[in-house]
Amino acid sequence: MKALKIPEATIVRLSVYSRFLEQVDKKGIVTISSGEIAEGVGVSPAQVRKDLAYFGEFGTRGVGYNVKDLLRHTLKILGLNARWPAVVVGAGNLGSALVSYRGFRERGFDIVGVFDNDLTKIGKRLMELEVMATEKIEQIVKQHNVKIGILTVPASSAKDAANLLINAGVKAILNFAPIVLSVPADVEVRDIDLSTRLEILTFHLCLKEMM
Amino acid sequence: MKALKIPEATIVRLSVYSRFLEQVDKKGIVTISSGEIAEGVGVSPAQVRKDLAYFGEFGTRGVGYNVKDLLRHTLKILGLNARWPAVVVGAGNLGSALVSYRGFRERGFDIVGVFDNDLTKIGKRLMELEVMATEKIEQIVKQHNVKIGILTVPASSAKDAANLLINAGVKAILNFAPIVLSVPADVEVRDIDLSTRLEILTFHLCLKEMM
DNA sequence: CTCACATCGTGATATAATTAACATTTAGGA
DNA sequence: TCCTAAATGTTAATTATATCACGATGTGAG
Repeated sequence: MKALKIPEATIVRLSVYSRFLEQVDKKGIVTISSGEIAEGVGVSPAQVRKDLAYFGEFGTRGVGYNVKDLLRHTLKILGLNARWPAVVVGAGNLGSALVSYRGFRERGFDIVGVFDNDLTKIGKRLMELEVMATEKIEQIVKQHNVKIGILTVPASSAKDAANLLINAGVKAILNFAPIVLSVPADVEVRDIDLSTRLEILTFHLCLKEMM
Repeated sequence: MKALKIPEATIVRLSVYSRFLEQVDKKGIVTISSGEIAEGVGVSPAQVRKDLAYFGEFGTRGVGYNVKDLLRHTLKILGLNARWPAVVVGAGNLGSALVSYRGFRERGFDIVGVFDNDLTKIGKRLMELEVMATEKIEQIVKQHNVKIGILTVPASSAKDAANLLINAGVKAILNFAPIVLSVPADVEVRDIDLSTRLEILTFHLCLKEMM
């Protein structure tokens, strides 16, 4: 396993491959080629092989990949051989939706705490959880050894919320607030900016209109 | 305005710039340099100038950019000089959250319809809207000339839902379902895969653990 | 056993994106 | 008016990513 720098796009595709392999495995298929994976997820066969090559040799020349093996390897690479506890800060519409989002649980993520500092929200039940005051973040994060925080607060309180998470020991933040968080070097942040995603689409719609 | 191929990353950054400029404008600041924008959004000054250069010359050498002017230009480039009607298919937790998401409205997007084929959800009120059967998609899309669809249905029904949207005339889809949609060439799709986003984080958490 | 075929892993090549460097232009003061 | 400082727009260099092409290896038929 080479310790080279791995493109983020490779990680994203690896996640897609692994989910595709889960489907394939469920169908009882034992072996699969890079071409079939490529077909299934909409990339080139060479891309599939290149992505996998960053992490080792998982296939057999002339044959292909063993589905179960490759699935296990991809999950391992992504760190999904264990479950990950996570907390959500911001119990608005989006935060509440994420607490109940089944997709997270299916991929190994367990939401173990939801926080807000809006008094009208504290105490509200979401699934088996109860919304807590943000002062409780530290306690819960330490108790469950949480490394992942999901930020669904308004932009104006995102910086504060992020600091609470980081001080409590969180090392990775999924940020839905449309602002740039500045965090220590040992904390990973990825943004999901919903409006920006739509704006990519409007940009392309306009481009086409002009032609 | 050069008709060159523009990197998607440039569009994403343009969206970020424009939101940053809104803040700056609100503070009453009249002029800004590429360096200050860069500082504010966490990229390099050269990157800011390069991104803008794809679309024209908006600054004055030795001076910088007029904030209001540049804001107007960036919004125009993204197609945000007009409002965009959009529909949401899938009235589960995520879909419901997006209907009420204020960030969309603030950036010019109006949700004009929410659909589901779950009878227990049809008729439910979300904001000023009422969840409708998916058979109504075509009617609403045509009535409001909707070009943008947001897909928040489970993976298993995503393909069907996408087809309903496309047949009704939608040309751009924001897909939250964790599957690869295959669509006609004149339809733009962008995926937001929430689990994948978390998996990027777990990958990096594991990487660090190893070192 | 050998051959034809399928398919991987990878080094070489091509393409794309970012960063750096700089010539050019403007503002403002002596 | 001329000089300095600031900051753009743009070309060139660098770095990163994706594609291609092919040698290597395993399978199965004859």
